[in-house]
Amino acid sequence: MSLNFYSGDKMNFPEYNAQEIEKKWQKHWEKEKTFACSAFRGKKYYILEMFPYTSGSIHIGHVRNYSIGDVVAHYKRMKGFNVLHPIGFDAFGLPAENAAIDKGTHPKDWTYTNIKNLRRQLKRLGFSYDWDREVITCDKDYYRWNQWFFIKFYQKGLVYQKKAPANWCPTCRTILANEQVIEGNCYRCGSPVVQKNLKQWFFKITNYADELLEEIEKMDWPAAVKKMQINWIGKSKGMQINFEMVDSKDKIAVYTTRPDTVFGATYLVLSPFHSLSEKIMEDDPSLKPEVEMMRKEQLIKGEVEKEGIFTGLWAVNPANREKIPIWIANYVLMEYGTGAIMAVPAHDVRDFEFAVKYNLPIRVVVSPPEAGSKVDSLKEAYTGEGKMVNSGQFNGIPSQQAREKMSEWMVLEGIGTPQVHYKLRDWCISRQRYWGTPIPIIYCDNCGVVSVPEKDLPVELPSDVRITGKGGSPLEKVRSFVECTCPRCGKKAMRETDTMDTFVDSSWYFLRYASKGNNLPFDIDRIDYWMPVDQYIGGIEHAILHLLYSRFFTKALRDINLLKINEPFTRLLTQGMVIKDGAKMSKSKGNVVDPEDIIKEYGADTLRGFILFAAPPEIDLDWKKEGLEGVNRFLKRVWRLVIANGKSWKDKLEYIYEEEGKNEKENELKIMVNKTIEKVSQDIEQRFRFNTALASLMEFVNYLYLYPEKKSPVFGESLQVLLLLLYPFTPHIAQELAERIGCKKDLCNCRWPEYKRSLLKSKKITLIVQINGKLRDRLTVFSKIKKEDIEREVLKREKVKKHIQGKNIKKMIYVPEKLINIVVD
RNA sequence: GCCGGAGUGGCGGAACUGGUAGACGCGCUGGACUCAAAAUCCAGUGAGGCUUGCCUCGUGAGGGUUCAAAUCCCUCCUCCGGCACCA
Repeated sequence: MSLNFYSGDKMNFPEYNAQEIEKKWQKHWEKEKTFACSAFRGKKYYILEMFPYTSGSIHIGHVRNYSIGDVVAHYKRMKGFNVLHPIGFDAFGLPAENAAIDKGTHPKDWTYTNIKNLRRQLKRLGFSYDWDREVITCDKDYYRWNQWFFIKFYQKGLVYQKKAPANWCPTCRTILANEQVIEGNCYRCGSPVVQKNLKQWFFKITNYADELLEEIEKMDWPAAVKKMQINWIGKSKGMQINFEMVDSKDKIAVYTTRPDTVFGATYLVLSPFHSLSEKIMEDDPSLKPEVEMMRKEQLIKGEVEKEGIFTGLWAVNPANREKIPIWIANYVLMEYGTGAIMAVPAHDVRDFEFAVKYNLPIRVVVSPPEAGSKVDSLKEAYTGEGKMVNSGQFNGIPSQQAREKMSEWMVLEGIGTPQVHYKLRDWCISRQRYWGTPIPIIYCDNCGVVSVPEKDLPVELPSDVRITGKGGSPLEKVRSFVECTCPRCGKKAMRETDTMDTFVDSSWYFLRYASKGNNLPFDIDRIDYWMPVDQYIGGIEHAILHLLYSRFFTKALRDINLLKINEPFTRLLTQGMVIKDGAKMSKSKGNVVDPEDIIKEYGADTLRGFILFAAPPEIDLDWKKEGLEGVNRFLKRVWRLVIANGKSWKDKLEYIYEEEGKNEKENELKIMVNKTIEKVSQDIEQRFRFNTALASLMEFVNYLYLYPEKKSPVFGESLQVLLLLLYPFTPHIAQELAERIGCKKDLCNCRWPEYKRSLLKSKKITLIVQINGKLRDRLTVFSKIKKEDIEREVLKREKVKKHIQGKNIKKMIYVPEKLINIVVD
C-alpha cells in the first residue's frame, strides 16, 4: 500500500536526531541574535514571563512557564509584531546566604555560578529571548536604581520609618512583610512568625489602596487573582462610633460595619495593645499580668481561645444610654480599625462566643425573618438581615435600611462618623540580612536621618563580610561599611545596615528590560513605546506579593513622572503546577523530574511539546513519561512525513488557497489545511489553549499520512503550512525540516499563514437527524439546502419512518448546517 | 467559617455562543512488516444487550427549564486553592 511510504531503516532517510539539530539551531540563534529587537517602531508586543530566582537549576515549572511564553512570542513575531521577549535573573535573596553558611561560598560566587548554569539551561531549551536585555538584580548597576527609587519615594513622602510590631521569622532571622506571612508562618521556610518591635522602613502602598482596588476590578486577569487582591486590600465601609465613659471624660472610639446593631452592644472590648489598656494597667496594677499574657498570645499568629478581663470601668451605649462594661480581650486586634470594638454578641459570632464564656448579656436587635427570636432561643449569633427590634425608634425597619438610617442619625447626634477601612498595610521593606540592596540612609547625631545624595549612589554592598547565621545583620559588623560621614554636616555618622526586601527588585525589572537608561533607570521614550507588558505569565503563588507590589511601583513611578501608564501588566496568565504521582514536584517528596535528563533522552522540542500538550496552561499538569513518548512519536512522524515528501520551499503559498481543486480529495485537503490554520491561530491568540492547538496539528498530520496523492503541489504546500504552524511549539525540528526542503529564512521571519474563509467548509455536510432529541440518522446534504427540502427529504428516510410510525409530528426544528430535530408525540 | 475553582472512559484531557458526548494523546486489542523482537504502518477501543445492525444507559447525586443540557437554574455531596479573631 502506498501509505507505508517509510518503514524503519530500510529506506535511506536520515533519522530524527534531536540533540544534533537542536544544538545546531541554538548556535545559529545565538550567533545571529535572531530574537534581538533593537528597534522601537511599529506594532509592539511585550511578552514577559516571571524571571527565575537564581537557585541551582531550572525545574519543570520554569519550563512550563517559559514554553507557554515562547509560543506566544513566536506567534506574534510571525504575525508581524515587534516582539520584546526578555529574560533575566532574580538574584538577591536568602538562599544565597544560607548556601554561604552551609558551604562557605560567598553569596556572590554562589549566585553567579548558578546564573551561568541557568543561562546554559535556558539556551539549551531554545527559548527565543533577546539575551542582550538580560537583567541581574544583584548587579550594582541594577540595585543602585532601587536606592534611587527609595530616595525619590522618600522625598515624595512614600517612604517612612516607624517602630512597630513586625513579623519576625526566627529561622530566617529577619522581618517579613504581611504578604509574606502565610497562615502565621514564614512564606519561605514555614517557621511560625512572631511579632517583634523594631524600627522598620515602609513603602506607603496604602496611599494607593483605592486605586489598586478600583483598577483591579477592570483588568483582564484571572478571576482568582483579582479576587485575592481585592480581599487582600480588604476595603470595608462602616462607622466610627464614640462611646462616652462613666466617671471619665475620655471617649472610646470603635469601628463597626454594622451600625444597625448598636442597640445590641452590651459591652466594649479593648485590644491589650490599646493606649487605654496601657493606662488602665497603670491605674490598676492587678490587671497587669493578665493583659501582659494576652499581649504575648497575640504576638503569636493564629487563633487562640478567647480570653478577657473586666477592667472595672463602664461606658455608655450612645444609642440607648445604657451602662455597659469595658473589657480587655485577646481577640481584638490593635492593627485594625481603632483597636476597640463594640460587642454585639447576638449578631457577631466572636462576641457571642465571648459573651457565653463570661456570661455577658446578649440582646437581639435584628429579628430573623422566620423566627420571633428570644434571647434564650439563640444558640448562635445571627449575622443575617432581618427586622429591627429592641432598637427604639428604629424598630420594625429592615436591617439594611436601618444601617443607613441609623448612620444618618448618629452623624446628626454627633455620636459617629462614616469611615472606610482597609486590611492592606504599608509594605515593610527592611530586612536584617546581607544579600540585598543596602537602604541608602545615614544616621547622624547632628542631622538625624539623612538620605544618601544621588551622586553618591550606589551604596555598594561590601564583599568582605562574614556570614555566620548568628547575631544581628551581617552588615552591622562591617565597620568600613557602617562608618561614614554625614553628607550634610560632614561629621562622623553611621549607615543603615538593613537591606531591602527582594520584592523591591522584582517590582520594576520589566521596565529595565524595556530599556536600560544611563542617567536614569530607563529611557523614557522607549518605556512609553514598550509598556505596558501585553502579556505576563507566571505562577499563581505571586497573586498578591509580586503582582501587587509591581502595581504599586508602577503607580508610584507614574507619580514621580517616570511613567505614563497606570498598570504594568495588561493581561495575565497564571499557569498551573506540575504534578507527579499526585503531588507537587519537590525534593522532599523525591518526585522531581530534571528537565536536563528529559532533554538528553528526547530533546527540548519533545519536552516543550509535551508540557504544552498535556493540559491547558492554567490547569495543574500531570507528569507522565508515556505522554512524553507520545509527543516524541508525533515529532518523529512529522519528521518522516516531511523528509519523505517535502518539496521545494515556496515564499508564497498559492495552491491551497485556490477555490477549485483538481478533485474532491484535493478540495477536502484544502479545507483541512485552512481549518487547521484557523484552529491553531485561534487557540494561541484567543484562548491560550496550546493543548488543543497541538491536537489539531496531530489530526492534520494523521490526515496527511493517509492522503493518497503525496506528490501533488497542494500536498507540498500543506507540509509547509504544517512546519510554520508547528514552529512556535517545537521550533528546532520545524526550522530544521524547513531548511531541508529549501527554506533559507528563519521561520520567525516568515509570515504566519492566513486562512481563507470560503475554504473552511465543504459544500457537502453531514446533517444530524434527531427524533425527540435522540440521534437517529445522518444525512449528507449540500450546505446551502433549504429547510423545506430537508424536511421533505428526511421523512423519506427508512430509519426516520421506523421511528415516527404511527406518531404525530408536532414540529420540526432545523438548525442550519447542524441538525434537524423531529418532535413527535 | 468566608471567598474562589473544579468534578466527563482504564488515564491526561476535547466538546468555544445549549445542538453528533468522549477530539487528540496515553494505555489496551487485533492485523501488516520481520526468522523473531523492537521500531514503524493500518484498524478497533464509554458501559450493557441481542437478531452484528441496531436498541438501552451514560458527563459527582437529585430535581427543574427546553424540541434539545456536560453546558442554563435550584438543592446537595466530594476534591483543590486562597483568606481567616479584619469587628
